[in-house]
Amino acid sequence: MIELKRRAMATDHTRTAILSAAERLYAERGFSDVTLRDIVAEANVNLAAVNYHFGSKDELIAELFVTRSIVLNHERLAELKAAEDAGGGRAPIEAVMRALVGPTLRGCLGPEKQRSTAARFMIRASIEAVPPIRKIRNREISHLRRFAAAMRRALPGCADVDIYWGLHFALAMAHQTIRDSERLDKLSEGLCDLDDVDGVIDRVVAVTTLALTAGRPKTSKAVTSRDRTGT
Amino acid sequence: MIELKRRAMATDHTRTAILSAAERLYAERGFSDVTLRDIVAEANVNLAAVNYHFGSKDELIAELFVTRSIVLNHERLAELKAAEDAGGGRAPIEAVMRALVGPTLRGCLGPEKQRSTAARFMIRASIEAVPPIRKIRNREISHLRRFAAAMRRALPGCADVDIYWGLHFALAMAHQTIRDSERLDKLSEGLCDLDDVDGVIDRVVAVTTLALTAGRPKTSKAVTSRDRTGT
DNA sequence: GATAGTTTCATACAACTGTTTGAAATGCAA
DNA sequence: TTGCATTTCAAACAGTTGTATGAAACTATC
Repeated sequence: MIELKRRAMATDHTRTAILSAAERLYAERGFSDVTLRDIVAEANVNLAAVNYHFGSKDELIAELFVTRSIVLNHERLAELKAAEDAGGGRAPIEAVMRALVGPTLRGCLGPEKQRSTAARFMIRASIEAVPPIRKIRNREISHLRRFAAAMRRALPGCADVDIYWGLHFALAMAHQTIRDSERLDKLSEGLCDLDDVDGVIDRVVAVTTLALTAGRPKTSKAVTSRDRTGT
Repeated sequence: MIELKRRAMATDHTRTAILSAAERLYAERGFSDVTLRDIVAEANVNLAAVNYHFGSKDELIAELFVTRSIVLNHERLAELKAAEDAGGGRAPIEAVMRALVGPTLRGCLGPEKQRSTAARFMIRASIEAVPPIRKIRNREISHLRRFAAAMRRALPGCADVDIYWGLHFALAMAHQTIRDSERLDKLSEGLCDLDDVDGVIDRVVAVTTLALTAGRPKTSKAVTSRDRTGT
């Protein structure tokens, strides 16, 4: 029976072709205007193959999303762990935020040809929030909580409410920069260099860190401002 | 012929009913899963009325979007002008940012019953970016440029590139807070009070202002931090 | 009250969607 | 090769979509 499985998995040409064609098309055009017929055409397989291998369109999307979620979360956590290990169990807030927004930004920005379809697919998923995805997306919360915890460790004196807002804003900036890079490019007439991925990451991290550390004694060097401007 | 027009415009019951039903449904459920049949059912009019009065579904959406764009832009600019008048032609950066993000946030957050369908429709429009809307959306750029100009006046020493990034990040934070308020609520377990609209606005304005003024001499009181953490 | 113009209505249309079907093809063990 | 399970395929299905049609209802002018 091991033999049976191996064969079934080894020559999964059709299954794999569907998955990668679907991911590519969804990443490019979004869920709402990619049909199963588009996908099977791109994958060069028969229309019925989707339902045969995945059961339904929604299950195909779900499988795609679950797979990519796991990968992305692993990337983030690996980067976080590396930073914490380097700091003897406690990573500076900059490194925590970098681990949070870095993987996605690196995957979605930069010169056209080196952008990953995987990352762009994930952005689509979080933009369109189609039903099969919405159902699974709850587990993202517990993943983000691990980052909230790391942020707390980095900023012991920081109130929880500020941690969450900081986390939220960091994702917001990263996210929207990917989503609306075209508008920013037009608005700034090319002044904002969206191909400079590290520069963008630095900016997001800097703003977030600033927001989180302003009005706080802060352990290390860096910011020393006194009061928050609003409120 | 004046009579003709007046009658036609005065008793536009059907046209108006379609517009408001469509706006309500689109705001609630998004463009992709609201059909013309849903709209005419909600409006209690005949299916053919949409094509009769608007020509096509896309033209209906476009008219809705154009109308609301104009209103929103007016609101923002009025708030900006009021602030600039109060400051003798130069509004402080906090006021500029507040005029930018305030109208939308006030329209989309806060207690359920007082949210405006108009604002939520506009958020949907900027999220889903359906074809008829994408075509018109370019004029938004020139509107945003007026805010960039006001920001420049408020922060004379600030580099243009930072202005644009600040503008972009402010919109990103406001936008995403509306889009994903549910996630932030769950993540923070209710700690982040999304019904406190003014509090949210203050936060967005504060973070943006901080990012824009950090590492700058700054004319007035407020922040006196020395260096930016990144880059 | 007849007429001409506007608006409503039920209905049909053609195109497209995801899914199902049953037969053909394929691969592998005996 | 024979037999059996897996996989592919063309075709059809039932449902939904936006749009078009032509007759009916309405409204205001003569």
